[in-house]
Amino acid sequence: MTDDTKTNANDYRDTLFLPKTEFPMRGGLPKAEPKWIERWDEMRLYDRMREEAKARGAKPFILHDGPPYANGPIHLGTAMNKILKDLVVRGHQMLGYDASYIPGWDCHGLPIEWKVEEEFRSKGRGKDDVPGDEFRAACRAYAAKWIEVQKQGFRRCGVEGDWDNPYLTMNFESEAATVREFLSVAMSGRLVRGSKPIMWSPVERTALAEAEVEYHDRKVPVIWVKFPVQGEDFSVVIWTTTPWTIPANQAVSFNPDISYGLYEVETVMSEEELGFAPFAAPGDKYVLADALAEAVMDSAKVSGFKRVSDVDPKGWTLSHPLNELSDFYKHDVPMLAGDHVTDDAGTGFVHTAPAHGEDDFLVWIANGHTASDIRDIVNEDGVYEHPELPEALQGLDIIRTSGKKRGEQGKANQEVMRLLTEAGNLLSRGVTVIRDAHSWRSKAPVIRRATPQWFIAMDKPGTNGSAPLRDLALKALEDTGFVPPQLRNRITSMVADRPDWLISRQRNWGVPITLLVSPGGEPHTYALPEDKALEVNKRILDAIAAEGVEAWFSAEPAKFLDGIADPAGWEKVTDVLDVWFDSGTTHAFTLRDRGIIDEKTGQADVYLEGSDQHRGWFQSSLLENCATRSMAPYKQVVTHGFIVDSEGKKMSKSLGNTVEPQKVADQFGIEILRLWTASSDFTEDLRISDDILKTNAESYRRLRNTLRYLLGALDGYDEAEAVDAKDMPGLERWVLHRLAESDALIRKSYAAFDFKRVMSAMLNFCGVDLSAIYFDIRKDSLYCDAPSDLRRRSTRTVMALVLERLLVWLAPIMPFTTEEAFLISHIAGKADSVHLLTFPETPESWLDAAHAARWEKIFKVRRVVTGALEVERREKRIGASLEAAPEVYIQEKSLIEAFEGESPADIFITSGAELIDGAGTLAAYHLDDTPGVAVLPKKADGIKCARSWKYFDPKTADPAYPDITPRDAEAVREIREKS
RNA sequence: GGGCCGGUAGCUCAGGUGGUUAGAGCGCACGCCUGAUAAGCGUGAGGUCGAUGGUUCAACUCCAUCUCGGCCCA
Repeated sequence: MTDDTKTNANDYRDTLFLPKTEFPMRGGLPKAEPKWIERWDEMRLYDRMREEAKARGAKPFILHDGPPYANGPIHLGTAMNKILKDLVVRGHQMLGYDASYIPGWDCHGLPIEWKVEEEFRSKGRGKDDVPGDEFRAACRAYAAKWIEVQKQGFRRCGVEGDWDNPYLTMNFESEAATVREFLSVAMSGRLVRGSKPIMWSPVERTALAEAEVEYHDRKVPVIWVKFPVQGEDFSVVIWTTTPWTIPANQAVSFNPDISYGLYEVETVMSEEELGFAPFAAPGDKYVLADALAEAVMDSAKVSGFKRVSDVDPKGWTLSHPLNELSDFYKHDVPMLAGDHVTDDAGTGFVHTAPAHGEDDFLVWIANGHTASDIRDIVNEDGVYEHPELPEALQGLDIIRTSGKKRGEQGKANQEVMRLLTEAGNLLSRGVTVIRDAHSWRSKAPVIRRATPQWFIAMDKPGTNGSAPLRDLALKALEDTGFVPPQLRNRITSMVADRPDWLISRQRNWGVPITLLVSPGGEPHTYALPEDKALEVNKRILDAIAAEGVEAWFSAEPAKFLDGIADPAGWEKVTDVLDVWFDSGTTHAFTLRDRGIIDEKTGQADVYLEGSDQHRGWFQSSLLENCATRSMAPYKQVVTHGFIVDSEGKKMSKSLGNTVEPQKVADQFGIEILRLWTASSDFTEDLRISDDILKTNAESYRRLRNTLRYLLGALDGYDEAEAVDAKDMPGLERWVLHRLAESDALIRKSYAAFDFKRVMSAMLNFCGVDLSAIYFDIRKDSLYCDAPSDLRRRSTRTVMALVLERLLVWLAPIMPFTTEEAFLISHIAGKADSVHLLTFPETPESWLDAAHAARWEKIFKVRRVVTGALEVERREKRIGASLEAAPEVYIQEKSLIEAFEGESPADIFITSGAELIDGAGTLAAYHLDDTPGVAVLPKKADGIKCARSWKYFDPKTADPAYPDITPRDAEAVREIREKS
């Protein structure tokens, strides 16, 4: 009980309304976040969101998840990717959609197979000792292990989704659906079998796709080789960095646009000068590109030579340089014209081994030869193997495939060079460094090797008369929306230029290519009449549905052909599908088979991935759905950049500039990472560093404190207290205007995936409009006015409306903190979780541009006043602004009128203020950018109110409360009467 | 080497179709408050808009070249 007779200042403290809340100033995020996730689990939040959205008839919004590869823990890039998706999904949920999200994983493929092989090897079992089914089971277990790890990591990031029912490309239903989709492509007639030189890794004994190789510098031999021109006394000279391909040579290419000359060697450098004997001899005659003749002669240690005549290589026939050594090389070597030949390096002639080079293959075919003419002398281990090959070459390896020197060059190159020397056709040799393809797993060099493979043709029309896949895909891209828009170019040009899609892999861990090849070498989908082929397909699908893909691997062709065709001579394809085909099919088994979108015509609203996926998932999904349904599987493609350090350099373990998500979670809390994700421009590269994270922690503090202040100010708030907007003071109506303005901006920004705009709008709104202006001004009313006072009730009403909106506007970005605040807020009763709410209606009537313009004028004057008070402070004449009662001289009429009905002292947070129409004295304070306003800062007269700390004239005091202002006396009366 | 994209204050971002002293928030410096207190408020200092050249009366905004960085490819 207080003693009324005392006038001690502290006495009024308990008559003040000070902010009171359990919401701590500091979030303690690292510890709190996992608890919130548990809570959401327990309440089945994701299911509740679906149920409630459906109950209110919400339109679906589908972001289809691109699957990460299940072979390691998550890193910052994958975390950011998932958080971004979560922002999109949560944002649209808040906008009122039924925004479901099914996360997925990519499970098949080489990297996992490689790891599992390693595991077997460490137990002393080589790849040929492990049965296929056991091997695949081990791969399955390996993927499952990492899926669990990654799932926990993503969940820790606050990503909401159907974590109990994710899609996995290795699920039996997914595998069955992938087979179904593949057979559908096969039936469309776009499938072709070809023998093409493709990238082949001898170490892994597999074909590799572009996405599976990386380019590194490598030291390689370089040789200049003479090909004798038949019927002449001179040779054409070629240059190559792959001596091992010489035994497979079948032609030499030239370019008709290059000028060639016949050159004769006159003198060569001596053995004494060189330390070895040059291969060239005086009198030798070579044909060379004129632009390169000197360089070639240099390499050949020729010290003097002359140009004999112009020549035209067209129509010549050459002999193989090993012609003398074996019957295998007695064949003619034709000259082929090709524009891949240039005269800026080499000799102007290109040795052509169609089995071992893309260009070689193309020029070979273009000159009327066929794929069956191609000499294939290298087996899957990268070893020479051919019955007619000279004994010296049999069994030599190109790349070492095992042991310590794995990946280094094998014996083939040396032996070829030796044989060329023996044959007298090696002109020169050396060593150079080239950038060449290496397997991304083993890091060993890859070779190009012709192998029978399956392709999806880009330019072949479908059997049902549909357009070629390339045309369908390009058309589909035109119909697709792109964020950012300029990236449409990128995927379009990639699709326009890409070669046929190589989909076969000679591996174990994958979805089988379920084709039966007829005795005539055709897949059953073409070899059989359509109805019979469909019957076979049905048997295949039924078997896989019943027993999984093992049903294919273990079956004999008869199982599928009996009664339809004579199984004799038919072969089962044992290759598996490229993993990109699997992932390109995710829309089918995740969205279509689950009934989320229409089987035939449905599209996901958004695919969102990093820019690398223009070549990857965006494209594989596009091609797959165009081949099967003639349209893109998505309406919009959203692309994000990559994470780089504070200098803009990419992250790498060797540079030591990586940031681990777990470390961020432990040190700052994942919400800080979410704040960072939201405030960055994700369409470009995203910079991160410790300092950048600290900056975001500061932003978090500001947002959290704003929520905290609102919660404190609204302690005990009741709807009954609420005041109608039209009855509120001008300042409150200005806040409502800002609220309505923000509402439009926030909705628009979330809809456009522009989270950084949400962030900057929120930070500005909280930091400036609320904290620096509104809260600061209304502190006095909030703390000191009587509970029944209209101004105070208006303040609390507005604060309640502000809090209600801030919580949901921020919820997608800060799901933890907003939930924490929501549950102790005045609207906690509205739902069990803030995430079950949507953005509330914000009356357009709150928008009042004229009113806002008026308040801009008031704030303009306010800035001059605060400036003037700052000078007083510096001069030590005042401390708190309440010690002042300025005279404000205003010449511009509209500025004075803006204050009509308002209390300038309240707005300036001074004990008094007088607005005077006039110029003021020269001594008055003014700002250059606000002419016509001058402030004479006067000290407030009177005594300091013991309650509100405002200075006032004691003569005006209520006799019962002489030490406080009449306003405070009234408030104290009301409070004490009630208690 | 090729294709696409980007380079605005210390940091994160704004800056329709070229046009007055290039903005915000944060950070920083200084000061105030001590009834949002490991908070709050105020004032201030920071950028010739990656570089160079050009078009124009006028360019951060258009063009060219270069440079740095990213993704993809060779």
